Amino acid sequence: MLHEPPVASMPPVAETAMSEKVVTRFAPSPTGFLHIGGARTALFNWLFARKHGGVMALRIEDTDRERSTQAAIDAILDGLKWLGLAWDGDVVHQFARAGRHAEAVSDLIAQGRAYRCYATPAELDEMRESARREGRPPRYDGRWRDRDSADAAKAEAAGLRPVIRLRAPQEGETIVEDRVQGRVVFPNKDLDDLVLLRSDGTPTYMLAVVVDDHDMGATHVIRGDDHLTNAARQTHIYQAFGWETPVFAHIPLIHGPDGAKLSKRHGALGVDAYRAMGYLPAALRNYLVRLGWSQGDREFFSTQEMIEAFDLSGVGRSPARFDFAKLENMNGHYMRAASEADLVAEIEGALPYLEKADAFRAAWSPALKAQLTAAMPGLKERAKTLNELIDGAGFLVAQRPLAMDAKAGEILAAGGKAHLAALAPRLAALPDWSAASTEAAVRAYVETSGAKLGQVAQPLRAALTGRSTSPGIFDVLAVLGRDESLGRIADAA
RNA sequence: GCGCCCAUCGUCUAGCGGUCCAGGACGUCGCCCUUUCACGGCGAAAACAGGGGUUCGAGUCCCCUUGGGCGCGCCA
Repeated sequence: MLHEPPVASMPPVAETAMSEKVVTRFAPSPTGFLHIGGARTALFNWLFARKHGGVMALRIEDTDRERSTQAAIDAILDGLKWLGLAWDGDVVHQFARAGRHAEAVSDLIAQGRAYRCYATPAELDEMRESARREGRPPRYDGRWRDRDSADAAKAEAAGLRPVIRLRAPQEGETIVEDRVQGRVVFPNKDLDDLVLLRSDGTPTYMLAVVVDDHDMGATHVIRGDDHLTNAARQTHIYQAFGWETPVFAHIPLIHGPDGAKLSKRHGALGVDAYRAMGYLPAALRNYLVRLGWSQGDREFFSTQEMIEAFDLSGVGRSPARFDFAKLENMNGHYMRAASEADLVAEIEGALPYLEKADAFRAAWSPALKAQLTAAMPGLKERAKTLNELIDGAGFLVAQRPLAMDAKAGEILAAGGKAHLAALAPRLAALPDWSAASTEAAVRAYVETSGAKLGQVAQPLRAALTGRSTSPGIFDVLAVLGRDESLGRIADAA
C-alpha cells in the first residue's frame, strides 16, 4: 500500500479530483491507551471513509522511541476492534519509514528548502528564555538559516551534529482551508523554521506526518483541533515538497464534565474501561458521534444510518463535554432494544472484562445462559449497562442460603416470614410451575389472607433474590424453578 | 506574552436574518401506570455570556469585552 517513490525525482502528486477515492487515516501515538477523544476521531475518520466508499488507514506514530510501547499499540488496536472500527490495509508503523523520511529531507536540502542548524539545546533554551523575558514569542530565530559553510565546518569540527530545519516563508500568511473550522489564516512571521530531522537523523513528527500522509495517499486529514496550528506548519512542508495538501478537518476536542481538558479523573479512560463498565460498542459509537456532530434533532443512528448521515458540515466547532449520564441512557436504550440472545452474547463476550462478574465467570454454563435468556426480558428493562444487568441477574447464581441485603432483611423481619410460611405449602402443591401458576397461587393466598399483594410479593422477593428490587417476582419464580424457589423460601421463612 | 479556535437550557444540541415570547435529547422535579425497582406515558422548571454596531428586522452578520480551549519542543 505504501509506494516508495524514487528520491531524486519526486513524482507529482495525483490530483485530488472529486472522483478520487477517499483515503482517511487515524494516526495515534502509542504513548498510552486509546482514549475517548481518539476513539471519536477514529470514528469520524471511519464514518467519512465508509460513507464515500473509501478506506481508513491506521498509522502508529511511534517516532518517539522513548515513549512508544508495544502495550500501547496493542491497546489501541484492541480498542479499535472492540469499537468495531476496522481499518483498511496493514498498520503503518511510522518509525519503520524513517529512511524514507530522511531521504525526502535530503532532497529538500539539495533544493535549498531546508538547512542544517547547529544551534545547541542550550542555545535554544536561552533563545526561548530571552524571548519570553522580552515579551516576544518563543521561537527559533533563524540564526543558521543563511550561515556559510565555513561556520558549518567549524561546528562540525567542534563535534556538533546538526538538525535539519525547514526554510519556512517568513512573510505573508499561510491559509488553512478547513472543512470544520473554515478559512484560518496564520501570519508566517508567527511560524518558525521547524525541525525536520533531529541531530541523530530521525524524523520529527511534523515531517513524518506530511511524508506519510502524502505517500499513503491520504485525501482527508480528520483530527483533533489541537493540530490546527500544526496544519499551517505542515502546509509549509507540503509547499516545500511541491505537494498538494490534503483536505483538513480539525474537530474540537472533548472536555471533561467540568469543562477542563479531559483527564484520567474525568472521562479520558481507555476504551477498555468503557468495555469494563459494560457499555455496548454500538451505544458508545452513537453517543460519540453525537458529541460534536449532529443532524437536526436526531439522536439515534444505527451504524448504517450513521454512515449515510455523517458529513463534515455537521461537525460543530465548539468543544463538547463528556457526559456519562447521557451515555448511560443511550446504552440503556440499546440494551432494551437488543434481543435476549444478543444480550446474552454481549455478556459472554464482555465477561472477561466486566467488573464484578466473578460469580458469572465461575458459573458460566449453557444452563446459566438459558436461565439468563429466560430472565432477560425482565432484566434488561432495569439495567443501563452490562454490569447492571449482571448485578440484577445476581440471584441466578446466588448460593443458598442467600445473603440478605439490609432492605430485604427488614422486609422479612417486618412480618414477611409469616406470609412466606403460609405461602410455601400452596406453592409446593402446584401441579405445574410457571409464572402464571405461581401468580395465581399467590393471588389466591392474598385474597384469603386479606393482605395487599405487595405485602406478600416483597417478602417473596427478599427470599428469592436477597434484595428489595428485582424483575417481576413471578418471572423470578419461574426462572429459578420449583426446587430452588421452594428452597429459598424455606430458608427465609 | 504571541497566534489560532470557541461561546444557545446543568449537559449534548436544533437554529444557517423574519415562521423563535427559541425546538429536541440527557439530567432534574411532579403526576400516572404498578408486587419492588425500572421501563413507559403526561407535564414542569431550565438557555441565546456582556456591550456596541449593520439592518425595516439579529440567537443568526461585524467589532470589542469577558470567559474557556489549543498551539508556540531535536513530544506527538
